[in-house]
Amino acid sequence: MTSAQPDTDLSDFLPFLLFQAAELSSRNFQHHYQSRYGMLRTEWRVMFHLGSDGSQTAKQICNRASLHKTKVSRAVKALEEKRFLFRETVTHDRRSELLCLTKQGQATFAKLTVVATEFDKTFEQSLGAKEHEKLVATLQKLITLHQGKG
Amino acid sequence: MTSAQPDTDLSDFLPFLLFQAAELSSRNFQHHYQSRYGMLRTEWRVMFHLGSDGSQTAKQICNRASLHKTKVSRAVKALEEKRFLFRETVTHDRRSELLCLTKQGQATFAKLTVVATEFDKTFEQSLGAKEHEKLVATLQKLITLHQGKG
DNA sequence: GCTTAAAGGTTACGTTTGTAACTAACAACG
DNA sequence: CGTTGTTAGTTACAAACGTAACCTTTAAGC
Repeated sequence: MTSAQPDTDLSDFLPFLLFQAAELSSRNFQHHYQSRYGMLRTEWRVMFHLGSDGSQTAKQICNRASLHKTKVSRAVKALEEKRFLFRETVTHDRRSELLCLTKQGQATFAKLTVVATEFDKTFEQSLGAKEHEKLVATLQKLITLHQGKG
Repeated sequence: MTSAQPDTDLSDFLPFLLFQAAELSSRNFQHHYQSRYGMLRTEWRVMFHLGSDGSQTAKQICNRASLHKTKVSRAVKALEEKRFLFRETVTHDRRSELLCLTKQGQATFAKLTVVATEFDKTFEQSLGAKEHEKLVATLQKLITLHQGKG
């Protein structure tokens, strides 16, 4: 621990902490959409964005969720086959289509939202409301800042 | 937005925020180990843990990094082929081997540590030292709490 | 209008991943 | 000891992924 070598203690290297936290929380939640609805992680995320932000194009989902377009493309296809969403042609630009949840998709989203909210509350309980809120704010800030660099 | 339906606004659903932040930071850093050393993400993470926590078994890395054992197994094999690590038989239990960085592995780790530290500093700068510190602490807390449930 | 460039998506292909089944070494218990 | 169960790690196989090439539609330049 000489002072010349500024003791680069990276045991708390942020990308790893983020990955680990993301991975653990994700794994602890996935059975909810996987076992009951046979959905994959990306499918759940796409459905989530459609459910909470409303109908939108694949491109918009890519941007908002930081997901690769091929990943989204395949998830959309899968959700379509499961009758959770349908495509609506946008008149002014026929390259992209508006993705909309079906009745069934909306119902499933609603159910999963309930479970997700409960799940989210466990974080709030273990961290405390204040720290939880702070974490959310910090993450949003971080995401906004790093969004453009991709 | 009736009050009966408690407006489950999940636009800040924690698992997604974590994933997104993890994904963005990870993507912004990966070219450092990928282009220069041909390392994959998991390989970098394994090397990182060996470098910062010292020689250890695959199992220990799995636990500490929340990585699946097959993923670690393959990363170790790849790092071994690249002469970044070697295995040392532990006398009292021949099921597991101690994984150790080679000279070359240590050198590479040292170089990457410098870059990683710089990278980490960009977070500190954009968030501010205090918020950055708080974030790290919160994430560590979160990880500890959810570790057992896997 | 015609050519060229770019954007939204999809698909083909090779790589990476997870699940499950496996080997090998150890531990417990009779 | 010998059987049974468990743990560390590897491997086979199928599923999921990213890169790059592709189609289609729109926009830009002339």
